[in-house]
Order: sequence, then structure tokens, then C-alpha cells
Amino acid sequence: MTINEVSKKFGITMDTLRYYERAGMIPPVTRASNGNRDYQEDDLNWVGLAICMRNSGLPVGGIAQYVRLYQAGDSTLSERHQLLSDQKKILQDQRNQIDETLERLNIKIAKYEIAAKTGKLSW
Amino acid sequence: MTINEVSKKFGITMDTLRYYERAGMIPPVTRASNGNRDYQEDDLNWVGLAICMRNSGLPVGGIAQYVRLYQAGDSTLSERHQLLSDQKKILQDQRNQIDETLERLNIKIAKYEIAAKTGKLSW
DNA sequence: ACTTGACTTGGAGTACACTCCAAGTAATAC
DNA sequence: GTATTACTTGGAGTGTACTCCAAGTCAAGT
Repeated sequence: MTINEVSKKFGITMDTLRYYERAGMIPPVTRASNGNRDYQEDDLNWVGLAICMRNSGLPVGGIAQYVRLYQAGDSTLSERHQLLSDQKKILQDQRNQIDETLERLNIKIAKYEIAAKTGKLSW
Repeated sequence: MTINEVSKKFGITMDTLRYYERAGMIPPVTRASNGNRDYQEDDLNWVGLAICMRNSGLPVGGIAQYVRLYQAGDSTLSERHQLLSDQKKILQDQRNQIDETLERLNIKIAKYEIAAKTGKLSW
């Protein structure tokens, strides 16, 4: 799969795909004989993981660190486990923060809806 | 309340508090006779809202836009309602994305836990 | 009067995550 | 054999959100 196809598949620019690789967020992608990237299923899995992590707001550095540990082999298993647990914690906190803000937003939105109906502000 | 006290209360630097004001994320703060900021309850509410929104990842621009509309008066009620609804949508999407990543992380973490127990990778 | 300390400002600097670009290569189309 | 197209690279540029700094003001303490 070419970088162009992968870009379309995941809805992400080719530049970003190359950037992710440069940043170590995914291991070096398989190359065709002419030097062009030729994404294999494995590469695609890494891309999918990277995009998923980034979309949820996890920093590039943490994901790259995971890839480094992965490439270092089995001796890093517990470190990788720790790293993933840390990221899980970050996301759980982030989720709680979002819930808090959503509650706050809902209260405000409700007030605007009352105002829209009655023509009056309720606060 | 001085900027230093507010900074401690919310666990945010004085620089960031001034930046939030400069960026229009909170309306101009009440000043003491010497020109120093003297946060009133109202100002503190705005600060709390701004921090809450930022902590959940909403961009500064959107919050500043809300403040602008608020300052423009009652004629912007429906616009403000719309803006808050948009931000709510953003946060809901973000939450879903986090849940997706958490699921993915949980699967990976489980595999590492099995590996830690059995000494073998399960994939 | 002078030092100290807490604040003020505008503006410059930093970190992060892209995003864009110029110059080059490699394979196909005519 | 040359034009076109799709890729390659290193490096520079952009936008966001801080973060830091220098120079100045103001009030209180000695």
C-alpha cells in the first residue's frame, strides 16, 4: 500500500504519515525496491495505533517511547506495560476532566434554552 | 484576591492567568487603585470556567469567542447557545475517541499482564 | 530617602505537532 | 529520450499555548 493510499484510508496527510515515522511514533515502514514506502499490514496496524493515540490527545513522545521499547525486544516488556498503564491513567483523567466540563456546559446550555423560550435570562 | 492568590487557588501560574486575560478568555479583571488585579467572585468564576474548558482541551479561541459574545450583550444569546452546543459536541467526540483508545490500551495491557505471569507473549 | 517586594506591561522565546517546500529519484507514458 | 507522475529527503515555516524576561510602578518598612 502506497503512502497516498494509506493517507486516504486513514484520512491523514502524507506529510503527517512521514512525520509520524520520523518522530518514531511508528517503526520504519517497509520499502519497495525503488525506496518508496510500501505499507504492510503490520505497518498499517502501527499507523492505526498511532492515529488512535494521537486523536485521543496522547503526546507523540510517549507513543514514540513505546515503539522504542518495542523495538528493543522482550527485555522491555515490563517497561512497556508500565508505559501503557501510565497512558491509560492519563486518558482516564482526561475523560474525567471532559465529563466535568460537559456537566458545566450542560448547565449553561440549559440556561440558554430557558432564555430562548421565555425571552428572559434565568441568572 | 491578588493574582498570586488566584494562581495558588487554581494551581496555574500568574503568567498563564495574565495570558488568559490577554487572550480574551476571561473579561478584564477588576483592578485595585494601584492598577493591580484584584479578582472578585465574578472574575474567579470566569477563571474557573476558562481553566475547566482548557483542561478538557477546548481551544483558547472558542472560549474567547464566548466571552466576546457575552460582553456584547443579550443580542448574542442564541449565538452563545450555539457556540456552547458546538463545544459540547467537540467534547463528546473527544470522549468517544478516548474511550476507543482506552479499550485498545486495555487489550494491550491485558496481554502484557498475561506475559508477565506466564513469561510468554500471547501474540 | 531608600530598599524591598509584589505587582504591571509589551514583547520575545519555547515546545509541540504538524505543514509546507525545494530538490532529487524512479518508473511509466508517449 | 523526454515528459509526467508519484514518490523521496532534509529542512524551514506555521499555529497554538504558554512561558519567560526586562523595565517600570507602587506601597510599605527601616
